[in-house]
Amino acid sequence: MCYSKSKVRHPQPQKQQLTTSSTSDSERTNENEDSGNEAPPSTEDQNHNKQPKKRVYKRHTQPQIREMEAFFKNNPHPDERQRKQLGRELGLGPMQIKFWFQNKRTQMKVQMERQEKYFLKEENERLRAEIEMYKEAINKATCPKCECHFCVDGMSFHEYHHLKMIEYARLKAQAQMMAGTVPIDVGNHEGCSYSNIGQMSAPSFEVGSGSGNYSNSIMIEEMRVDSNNLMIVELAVVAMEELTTLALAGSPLWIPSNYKEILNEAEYTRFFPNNVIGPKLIGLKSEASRESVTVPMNSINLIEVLMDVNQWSTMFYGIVSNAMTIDVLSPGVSGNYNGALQVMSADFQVPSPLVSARENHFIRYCKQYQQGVWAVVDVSLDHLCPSSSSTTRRSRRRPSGCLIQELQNGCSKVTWVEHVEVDESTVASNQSYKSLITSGLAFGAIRWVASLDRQCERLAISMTINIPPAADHFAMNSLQRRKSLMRLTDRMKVYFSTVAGSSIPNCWEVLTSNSNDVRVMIKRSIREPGTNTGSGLILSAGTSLWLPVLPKRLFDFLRSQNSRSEWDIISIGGIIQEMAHIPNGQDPANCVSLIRVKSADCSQNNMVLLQENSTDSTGSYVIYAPVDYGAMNVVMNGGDPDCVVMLPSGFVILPDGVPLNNGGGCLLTISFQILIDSNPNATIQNGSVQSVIGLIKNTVERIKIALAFDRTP
Amino acid sequence: MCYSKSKVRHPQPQKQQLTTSSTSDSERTNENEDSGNEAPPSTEDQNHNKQPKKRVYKRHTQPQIREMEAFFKNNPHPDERQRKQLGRELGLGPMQIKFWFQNKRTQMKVQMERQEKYFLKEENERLRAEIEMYKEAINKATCPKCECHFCVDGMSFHEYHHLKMIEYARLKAQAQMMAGTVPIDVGNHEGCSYSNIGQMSAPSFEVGSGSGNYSNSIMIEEMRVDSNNLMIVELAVVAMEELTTLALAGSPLWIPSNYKEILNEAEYTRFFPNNVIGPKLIGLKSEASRESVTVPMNSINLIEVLMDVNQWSTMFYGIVSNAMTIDVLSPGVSGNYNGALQVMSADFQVPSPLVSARENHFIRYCKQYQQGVWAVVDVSLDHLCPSSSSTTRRSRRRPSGCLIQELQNGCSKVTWVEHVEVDESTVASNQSYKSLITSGLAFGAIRWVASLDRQCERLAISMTINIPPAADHFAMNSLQRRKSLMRLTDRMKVYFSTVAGSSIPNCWEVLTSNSNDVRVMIKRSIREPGTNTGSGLILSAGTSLWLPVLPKRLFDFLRSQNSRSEWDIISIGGIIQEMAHIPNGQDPANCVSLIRVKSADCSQNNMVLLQENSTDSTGSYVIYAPVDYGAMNVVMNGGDPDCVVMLPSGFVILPDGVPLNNGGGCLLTISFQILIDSNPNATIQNGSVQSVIGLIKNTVERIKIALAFDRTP
DNA sequence: TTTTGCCATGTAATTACCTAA
DNA sequence: ATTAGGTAATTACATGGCAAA
Repeated sequence: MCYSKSKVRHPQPQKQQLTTSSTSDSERTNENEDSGNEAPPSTEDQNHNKQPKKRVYKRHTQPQIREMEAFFKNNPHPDERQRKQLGRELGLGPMQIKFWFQNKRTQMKVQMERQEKYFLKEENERLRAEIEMYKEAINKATCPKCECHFCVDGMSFHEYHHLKMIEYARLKAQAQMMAGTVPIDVGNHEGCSYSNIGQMSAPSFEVGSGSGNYSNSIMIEEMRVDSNNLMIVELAVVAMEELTTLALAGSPLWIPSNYKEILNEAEYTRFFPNNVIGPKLIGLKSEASRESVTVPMNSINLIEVLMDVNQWSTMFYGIVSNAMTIDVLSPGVSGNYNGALQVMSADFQVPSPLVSARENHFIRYCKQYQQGVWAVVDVSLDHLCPSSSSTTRRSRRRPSGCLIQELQNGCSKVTWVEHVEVDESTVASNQSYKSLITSGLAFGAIRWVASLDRQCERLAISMTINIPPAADHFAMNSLQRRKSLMRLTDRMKVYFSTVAGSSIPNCWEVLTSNSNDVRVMIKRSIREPGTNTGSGLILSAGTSLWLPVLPKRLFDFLRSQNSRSEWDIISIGGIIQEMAHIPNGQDPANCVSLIRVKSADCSQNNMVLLQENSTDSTGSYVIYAPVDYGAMNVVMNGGDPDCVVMLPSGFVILPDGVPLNNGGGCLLTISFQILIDSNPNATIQNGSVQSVIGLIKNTVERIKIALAFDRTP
Repeated sequence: MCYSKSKVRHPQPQKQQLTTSSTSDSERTNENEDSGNEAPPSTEDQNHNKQPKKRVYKRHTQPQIREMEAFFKNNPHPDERQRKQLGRELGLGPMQIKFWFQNKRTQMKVQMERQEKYFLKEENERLRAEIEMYKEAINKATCPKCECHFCVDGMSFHEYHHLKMIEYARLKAQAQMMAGTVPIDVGNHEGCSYSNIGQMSAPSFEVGSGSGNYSNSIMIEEMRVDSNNLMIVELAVVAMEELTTLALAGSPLWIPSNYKEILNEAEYTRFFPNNVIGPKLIGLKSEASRESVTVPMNSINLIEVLMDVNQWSTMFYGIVSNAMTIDVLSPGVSGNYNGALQVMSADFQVPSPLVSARENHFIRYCKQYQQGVWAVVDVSLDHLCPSSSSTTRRSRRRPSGCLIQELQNGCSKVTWVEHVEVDESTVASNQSYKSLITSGLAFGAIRWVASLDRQCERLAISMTINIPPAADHFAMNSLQRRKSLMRLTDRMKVYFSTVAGSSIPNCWEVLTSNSNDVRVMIKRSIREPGTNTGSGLILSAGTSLWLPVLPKRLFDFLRSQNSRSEWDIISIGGIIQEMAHIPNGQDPANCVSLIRVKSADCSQNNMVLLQENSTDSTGSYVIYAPVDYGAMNVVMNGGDPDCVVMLPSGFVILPDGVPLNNGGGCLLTISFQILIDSNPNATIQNGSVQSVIGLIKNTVERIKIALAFDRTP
């Protein structure tokens, strides 16, 4: 009677259950009416919480199921009485009947859904065929007398078609809004419920002195006053239509050229007659480019990266800075980002103080078209904010963004479209960068795509590869450690890039703007929760210059430990030792390192350098920061990476963009950050500024010498 | 530790489980790491098999789920090692981990399906909008110079469209066939695997002497020899297209007229240029009609009725006889009848010996278009069987059938299309019936629809209504009893109708065809399993005549017990007592009765009459059969209804179809069946025949007298 | 070829949450 | 508030197919 119940003693009792089931098998055949052989083991001890065992459940017999099925056909919702009746007839408990009917109902529902899906698929196919037929008919259609092509409402059919499709998209979006699918946060001006997302969304270490988000509030205010959300939704929808059209369209819109495609402006104007943000403004120049790439990341993650400012800023640290989400008009439906609509602002830049960044105030709209097919579009909101007049109107973002199509293997094909209007004068601002910008390598789709590809590769590889532990290295084989380190370097890169670019980040003050081509800024940083530059008076100096060497050569020179002492004053005479090395790309140059520099100056001995080298086809970065050795150890053992104090410095190497530069040449940006005084309110000594400028110039000289020397043979 | 575990003692322990849950609730919050308080009840006694005890369902904690979810994102299929690892980390058994992942996968799948469905829906809508746009464009399209409408490939756009759509349907069906979705039973001529469905599908009591299905074999043989199944499939598909078009089309095809719609033959020919079964044959007249009705039956059941010959014959007992399924070319996909394709034959008739039945050999094809939307089409196969020449070619069934759309409330809207070609001579065969036939009330869609409506009503009501038991009646409040009785009367009606019609059923021999307008047939019936006319020499006599009374008056006269003795010779002088009365329609005239006739002739005293009266707008039936009282009791108590021996007789009353018949008139058919000799091989006495003819004539006279008397005032 | 483990699918039972009388 | 009943989501099996060993 009390057969083996002591089975679940071990953690892996897989097989014994079969024994149980076969025992119960014999029971199933006979009357299952109160067969009293269920006496459970009184030998119960404390079985581990796993496998609670008890009461092998029997499946209902075929006749029982038949009867219930028959009943179900007439009435899927039997009441108490009917259930009891059925239970008596079938020898089942009323609860069991209830369960059965409940489960049956859900099962039916799933089946119905499956069926419905099947029919929708069939119908879809039929509709597509019908559309094909219509298209063919329209192509074949001729007037019986003359051979002229017909027209609709005075337009060519092409135009008519496009017009109608956009109209449909508009209506659809509005209908969805009315139906509440897109829960727009309708701005009432009582001022009681401003969403304060901007506070938390900007890179947290930028907040600084605490008054930094003043301008945001103003923008929010303006937004709510002079624009109504319905218009914004419509703008988003139409922009989305334009984006997808641009992303998928072929020869009439895009003209294939050498190495790249060129947008046919005439066709564009014809295609989008009632232009979403109005015609091109005077004095602005249009830049449009398109590029595709396949990256090792699934669409869900990609979308999350694009829609979450922090992730977005991190992923595109070389292009984006000071990004923030100002308002979320719609968080999207059913938990994902489909239908999400947010107001954002960001500076788009080349990491150099010499090239003006492009400030944009735009909406970002995300739409899922199918399983694994998404699109994210940005479009400027400037024309709706006339108050932020001339200063911010130096550039406008026409519908830009990307179309994402997930592939079978979890990778995604991303088609990127960049379409912006910029002030001609800013383009020509600096002679050295002119060809880079006109080549599209600075702001074009290709740079976005290259960055995306690089960052995805980095994520994929660092999450996957197992690094064998080496004796002289930190043990980096733990995924957890690598994650912490990645988070640290991510922060470092974003921070570096923001400081190295031309847009002045919050709470920085420019000291020497262009004297001797070196820009110097200061920041009086107070240690606060969420701040991680430590507290003190920080000085940042940076410059850009053209060098007559191939970018790769310069990159290799700057990144490698062996040549470090040729430019790093601190390293001179010291011993450079790599303590950890985490490759994160196909190209072995891409890696994160922890470097110990044992210099004569023993004050640096408890510091290590955290460095990341990264290169893609549109630019290379060598970014490093001295970090406290102890803090580093804490992070490595699971501590919060955000607590580490970092002052990153480094180099950005960009191609010069000159098509036929036979000697090869590149653009180098240097940016150093130095803690001048641990008292944030200390007076700035002119000497410190001069010495920092000197440091920069010195470093440049050393690089020039090293490379010139190198090139002599 | 061992808190109340004696809960599940009673058969209905619903509430106690809540107690359990709240208890375990406290556990859930704390460490679920081997918390050993699970001691299961040792007090188990013989609890009834219900409530198989508790299975200690602990829900996993939020952190556990989070962790697993994170793992799942990277790898939905953890291997043994990974599961154990996870289990250790989360404090779960390896099995639990395994289950969780398993369940998660299926959950993901259904979510994906749901999503996909959503997208398909969206896209569908978009595609429809696009099609609308195209349609509008085509309507608006004009030549810029002349105003003429354009044409495509020399056709009007309408024609082009229809042509292409049929082409698509064809291709689609063929593709499906190639893909094996429609598993065509490809006929190889080795003769080893003929499907013998015909054997079992015809009304079983018609099989009789055993040689009845000879002709079927011939037909099958022919089918297989000179037609290939691919052609049949194509035929079915094109017929389906035609049916749905005819069912849904509006004014150009169907011309509204008084009381009915008329098919525009010219438009029809234009619409279906490459006609499925060729142009109209010489000497044949085309009849086309369309009618809609909403019936209280869901689409699944309706389809089953239409696709199962037995149910079909039963439902349309007044119209269909000798129906059989000859071959099933495709049983349909995924368990339902979607895509089912079968070869059938049937006689379509008016229940009168004076109107020739229309024999047809056709295919029936069933297609589901959507959830709850089905279509069933018949189309003649005669043109593919030239050998069954003149005799069977007196009528052809052009694409006919019905479109079914289920409504919210479980009812279905049925649109019926009847489109047949018949020999002109047969139409004009009998003067009395001419107007009935030309009116469409005999073979038109309206009769099908009326029959369908009536039968559905009958099924719905008899399954629903609770009849209060009465003292002088059989207790008919048991659903089971009513079901048995229904089955019995169904058989009775089918049998009656077959004998009363003009087509000679199997193993009947016609004795006097037209002498004195009374047709007499005999059958030598041998008692066999599956036979239920008993064994003996059976004589059937019937006639039809016009009477100058309203159909309703005649029907009321014939059906009611009070006037029975005015025409039923056996009842004269007897006491008529209704023992059971089951109404089965809104009209109280529709009912099944059990009647006891206590006549002077005591030999009948152990017999009761089973009678069903039924009326709809196209005809009324009074059908009855004497049945053995004992056998009836057996049936009532759950015995097999098919064992009851029955020889049904009765009346059919049809409107005369004369539009302006101010006096009113109707067509009466009488058919009696009488057991002449219990020896099947007895010699037929001329006297018996004469006396049966006399009985008929006598009955007619009595009816005439009664009604004439009735009408005198 | 048999065994074995995994997996997709189907089922039984349970918990959480919601709604209306 | 209670309470019964329903849906949705979950947990824990059971079963049968498939494929590697």
